[in-house]
Amino acid sequence: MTPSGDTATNPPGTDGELSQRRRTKAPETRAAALMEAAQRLFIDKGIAATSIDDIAAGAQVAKGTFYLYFPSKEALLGALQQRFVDIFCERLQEAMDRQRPGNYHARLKAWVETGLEIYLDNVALHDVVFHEYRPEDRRMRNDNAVIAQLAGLLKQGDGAGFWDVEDATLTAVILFNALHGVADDAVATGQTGASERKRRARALTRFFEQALHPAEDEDDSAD
Amino acid sequence: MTPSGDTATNPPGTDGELSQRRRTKAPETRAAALMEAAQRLFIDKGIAATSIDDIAAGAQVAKGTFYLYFPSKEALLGALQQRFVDIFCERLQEAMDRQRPGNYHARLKAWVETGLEIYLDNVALHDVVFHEYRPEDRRMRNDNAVIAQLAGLLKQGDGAGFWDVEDATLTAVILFNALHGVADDAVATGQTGASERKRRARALTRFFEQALHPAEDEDDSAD
Amino acid sequence: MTPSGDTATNPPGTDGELSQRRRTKAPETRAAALMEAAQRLFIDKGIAATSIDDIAAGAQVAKGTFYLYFPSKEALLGALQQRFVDIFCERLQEAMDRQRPGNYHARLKAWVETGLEIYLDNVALHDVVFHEYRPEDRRMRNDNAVIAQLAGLLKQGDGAGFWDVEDATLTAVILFNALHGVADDAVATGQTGASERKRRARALTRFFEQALHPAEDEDDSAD
Amino acid sequence: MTPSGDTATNPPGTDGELSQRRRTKAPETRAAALMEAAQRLFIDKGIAATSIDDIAAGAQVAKGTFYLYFPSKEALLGALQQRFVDIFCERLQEAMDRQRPGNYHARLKAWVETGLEIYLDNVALHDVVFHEYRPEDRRMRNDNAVIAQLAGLLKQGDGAGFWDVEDATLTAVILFNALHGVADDAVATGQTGASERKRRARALTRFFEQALHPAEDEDDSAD
DNA sequence: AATGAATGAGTATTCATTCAT
DNA sequence: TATGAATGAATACTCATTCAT
Repeated sequence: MTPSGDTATNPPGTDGELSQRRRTKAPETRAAALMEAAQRLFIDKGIAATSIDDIAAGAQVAKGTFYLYFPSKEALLGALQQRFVDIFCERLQEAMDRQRPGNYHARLKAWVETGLEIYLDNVALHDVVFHEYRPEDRRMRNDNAVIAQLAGLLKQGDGAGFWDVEDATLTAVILFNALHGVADDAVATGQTGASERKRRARALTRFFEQALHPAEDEDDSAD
Repeated sequence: MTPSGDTATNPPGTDGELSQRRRTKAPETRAAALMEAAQRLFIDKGIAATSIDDIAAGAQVAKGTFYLYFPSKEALLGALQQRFVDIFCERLQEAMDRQRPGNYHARLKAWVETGLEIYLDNVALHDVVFHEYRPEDRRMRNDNAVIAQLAGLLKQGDGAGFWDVEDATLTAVILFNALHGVADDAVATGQTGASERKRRARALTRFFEQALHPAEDEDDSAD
Repeated sequence: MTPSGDTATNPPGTDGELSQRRRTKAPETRAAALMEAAQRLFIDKGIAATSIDDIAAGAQVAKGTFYLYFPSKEALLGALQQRFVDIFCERLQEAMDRQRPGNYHARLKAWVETGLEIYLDNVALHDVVFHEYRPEDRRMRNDNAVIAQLAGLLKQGDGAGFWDVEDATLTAVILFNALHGVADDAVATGQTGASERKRRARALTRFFEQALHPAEDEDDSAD
Repeated sequence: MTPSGDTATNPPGTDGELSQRRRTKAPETRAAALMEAAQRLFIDKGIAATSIDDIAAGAQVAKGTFYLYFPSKEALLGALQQRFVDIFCERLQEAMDRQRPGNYHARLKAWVETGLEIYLDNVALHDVVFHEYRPEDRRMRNDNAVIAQLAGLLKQGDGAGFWDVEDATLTAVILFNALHGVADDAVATGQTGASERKRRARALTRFFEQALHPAEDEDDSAD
């Protein structure tokens, strides 16, 4: 998650020793270090309680340097959001692609399981990045990529006659929020163990499948 | 959504004349006035931008008086949340009770339609009260009443053999979040008109019904 | 210069001992204490180098209290300016009034001498209050009272046929600025001793008198 | 007021082609470019609001380059001041030299008229360069040249028996400040039109002349 | 019960200046 | 000479909360 590689900028070997104090580094390195430090601190202490000072110190740069890479605390939070969503999408896509293209059942199951997994593995990060501080963005603006991705799957399944989906986007919204809510509930009730995750994933998948192809028989054997 | 009945608190005739100028009032009156003022200001200017001074001024009391009724700004927000949920539940219940007890289809439909309706009619209030400022509470702690209410309906329908519901609470969580998400999406995309609401309510109801009793035929005629 | 007298607010005798910590004081007392502290610090360290913290500490109040009495640092500076001008005018008036009403020569001489005196006795304060920080006000806006006062004298002398003054205000502007410049020059060259002041006062008076009634003989003997 | 002659600094042909793209330039060229940029920005945005970055960008050099030519922002301001005074003196001298050497009346009149003219034509620049930011310099340190120049004229007139001037420098101080004040007042009251300038110049000249040779008749006909 | 003067903790941001390259 | 990434000091202002009256 952390890009490194200021190797191109400085002669190899030099950096490790000399760059400690006042040395130009590759912009990506700095920005990434700042983001890492911020993310860690945000999770640990909360956004409001984390000062720019803290972040700069965490990334071992001067305070002013922060503003060389991010115009504001809010902007950095935005970058963190973007990164979260990107990774979320990526991993969902990978999980789905591990299944046969035509196997919509398996793909949806993979989506549910992986989504739940990632979410529960990163609740702290997710909460920090999405629910604190910027209520306006809450309306899924940044989750659109995930919605769009899921809508794509639903459309394909509908086109293939596997599901009966009238409004793919609206259905994706429903599925996404259901998943989100079930995960939240797991966290709220403390039921985040492996077996509980499985139970919730199964319940979601079953619920979705039934809603999506009422005419067909559904079976959930052979996990 | 607006608390009524301040007058009922005090003996008639007393309040109108004497309380005008610096006089002890019934606690409920003061508390309600403060809540009203706060709610209005929170919606108008946002929570963070609303000071205790503003609230006190809005309720026409001195700043110190605020702390006689609420231990903190946060506590007042909590009271506002509670009130929101209570009213939400109440209205959902009324809507469901307007249908025949055994008519689970109609009751669920009423739940969906009314829920969507209330939510969309009160987004500003909802957002202020739930999504700003206190992310920790987000995990539905205050929505439990709504979830429980819906779970009750689902259990009844399941008991009556009308639906097939394995885990009523989890299912309620799914439904509630789906509704929430669809409403949010409506706001986000600006599709909050009457026909749009209907379309979304129908989609939700259909989706839910199918998921709940896959074996049965479902029909959605006669809206 | 410092109004005291919170006696009306608190029972006499009580204040001296108890009011040390957290006690409501008469607003004038607080404001005056703040102004005194600020004036002293401004002169000592300069305006920019004086923080609100410093001022509050100097007046032995909390930082927030400062803002109870002045909306900003700049506003306090304005109050200081006003006070300076008021006192300046007052003392000039007193000095002039010490001479016979009809004795215009003596009155102008008194104006020059006193003006030079006050100015040189308060250069530090004058500089702080007028020349640092707020260039916009430089254009004499606040000195208008002094100008007006002098113009009054000139008009009277003109009316009495003692002087020949075409444009009293413009002439007052000339006289005021000449005085100002001569005082500045005294400071700049370090010639601020009593005899030097006298010499400069005499030069100014002579210059002014000659310019004001060219036809008359002038004599400046017997100071 | 605008420095000319950048081209004269470098051998012809060299500059035009090579200096376009990152090339060492004659120091005067760079310094002048920086001063020009600074002056423009100072007038437009104010000194405090103008950063070294802005100045460097305005002169199309890197930030660090600024410090190759000026040790600090303040030093550059000093250079600007010096230039202002130099030009001021130059133009006053030219104006006086346009009159016959022995015509002291005309020479003083020229000094007043031109001084008022230049001042009013460059208030913005004058204000920026003299009244903002560096109160210490206010005491005429930089105006000494103007004072000295005027004192020279006064001495000559006195020597020629045309005027009666006791202390030429002090008198020059008086005249200079009177002029300054009248100009400021013109700006403050918005009376900067041509006819107003004339009126003020006339009032000043008359006032001065009378003060300088009380015995003589003065006439101000034929402007 | 009601008041409101007093408190004081808490921080994002700018920008002149440096210096390794 | 020229660059521009890095530095870090420095500070006004808000507002939730208290408590003497």
